[in-house]
Amino acid sequence: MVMNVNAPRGTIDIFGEDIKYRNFIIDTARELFSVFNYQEIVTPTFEYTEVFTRSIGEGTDIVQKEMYTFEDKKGRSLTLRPEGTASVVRAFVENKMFQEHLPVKLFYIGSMFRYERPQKGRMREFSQLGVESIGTNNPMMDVEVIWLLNSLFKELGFVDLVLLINSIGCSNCRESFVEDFKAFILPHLEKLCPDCRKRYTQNPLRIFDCKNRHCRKVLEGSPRVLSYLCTDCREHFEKVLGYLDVLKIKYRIDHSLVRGFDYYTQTIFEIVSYQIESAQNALGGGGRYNNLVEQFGGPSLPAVGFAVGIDRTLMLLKKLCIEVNLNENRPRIYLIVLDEEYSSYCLEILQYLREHSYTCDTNYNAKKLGTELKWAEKGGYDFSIIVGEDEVKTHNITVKDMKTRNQYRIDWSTGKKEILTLLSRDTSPSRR
RNA sequence: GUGAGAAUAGCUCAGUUGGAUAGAGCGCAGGAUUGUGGCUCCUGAGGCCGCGGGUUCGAAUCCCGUUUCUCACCCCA
Repeated sequence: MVMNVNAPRGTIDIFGEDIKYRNFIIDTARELFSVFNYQEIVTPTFEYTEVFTRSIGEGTDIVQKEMYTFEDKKGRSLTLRPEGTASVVRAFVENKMFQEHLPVKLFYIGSMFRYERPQKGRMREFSQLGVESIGTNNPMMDVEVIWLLNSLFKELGFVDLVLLINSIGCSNCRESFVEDFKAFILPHLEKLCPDCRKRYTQNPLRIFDCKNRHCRKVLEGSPRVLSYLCTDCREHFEKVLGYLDVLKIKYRIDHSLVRGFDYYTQTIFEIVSYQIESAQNALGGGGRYNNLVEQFGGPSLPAVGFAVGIDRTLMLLKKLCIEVNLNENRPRIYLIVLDEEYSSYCLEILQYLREHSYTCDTNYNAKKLGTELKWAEKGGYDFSIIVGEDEVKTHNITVKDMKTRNQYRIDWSTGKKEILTLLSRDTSPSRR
């Protein structure tokens, strides 16, 4: 019985060229996180459902309709993580990391899951990498996190990204803003779209996100969150902007920037590309969340972090044809054996080369020399080694430089070391 | 969850008003060239025409259902 199945809706297989881009993104991020002194943390792929409903917010779309929630065999409600922050904070509290020197700076890389209608750049399983810095309210830390996000994309080779930033204040200033904002909207309520009318009672701030023309029109004269910030929040935001200026990081204040999780306070930001022609143009985003640690039963500790969509970043890298430097400048060697009879000899040679960490392969299906050289050419090998009747008889090997087409004869029993110097003489930039 | 479009070879796509043995380019494999690679030429393999049903003498083509993808909305990475 043949099984004819595809990957589930909204999931993909990543291989070939894509895996190189993906590793490039992840390797670059790991390197940079290390430079900024962040430590990696791996948390479970699923958590008790409560971890997400309480932190992200009961009223948010993610919790309402996008979570992969299931019961295990003992009837416990579990959920595949839709984002990384909640898990990291849970782990931070559970492992009592608040007793360590603060702030604790963590990063993570992994799959997230959201039950959504798939589109380009939006899948049901997708990868994120992110950082969380827990334990300081210093605006310098907001800036460090933004700086890190900015450096990551710079390091990856992007030049035309836009950093959007806003502050939604603490719960106090937000409360008085929401009060005035609702009072302002009330007379226009009839003109808003049905979604926004629902938002009016459930999550009024999200009205700012609406792309409906009529709603935008109403918003034109609306009060802005920024002018409602309390003294502390305003000073905090001003310092953040000031420090960004010091680092010469360009930003754009976006009054309508609102994010989809309830736990954010004060600074929020997003990094977007206008070169992505779909609606999914946000490559990364984050913000400060000063109440979340306490909500998870830890001490009242402020925190800030961001998350980056690996798949979207990969898409844009490919679209912009950004060259990725993949650390592949070691010479690659293709061993051509002209008859299966010579397999033992072939194994000896492979063993020697691999013990010396050369990337090498051989033709497991013996074909004609011309065909094999053609493949070595196409496969991007720097050297071929030819083993045929002549070589076996004299216990020699023939090394061929694919670029210069020069050939060298090496006596394998007495002079195998010669091959190492020969290979290191390669024209490629790196030397061993 | 709402609305629209698409699905033909490994990839990119032709396929007319329903009348074929379903095609091309690229890629893959073999040969021209018995142990020497970029070009050229020749040859070959590879298709439940997404899946299921219906209309019809006859369906890749028309109709219905379904799955997946794409786009917009919603939301987000």
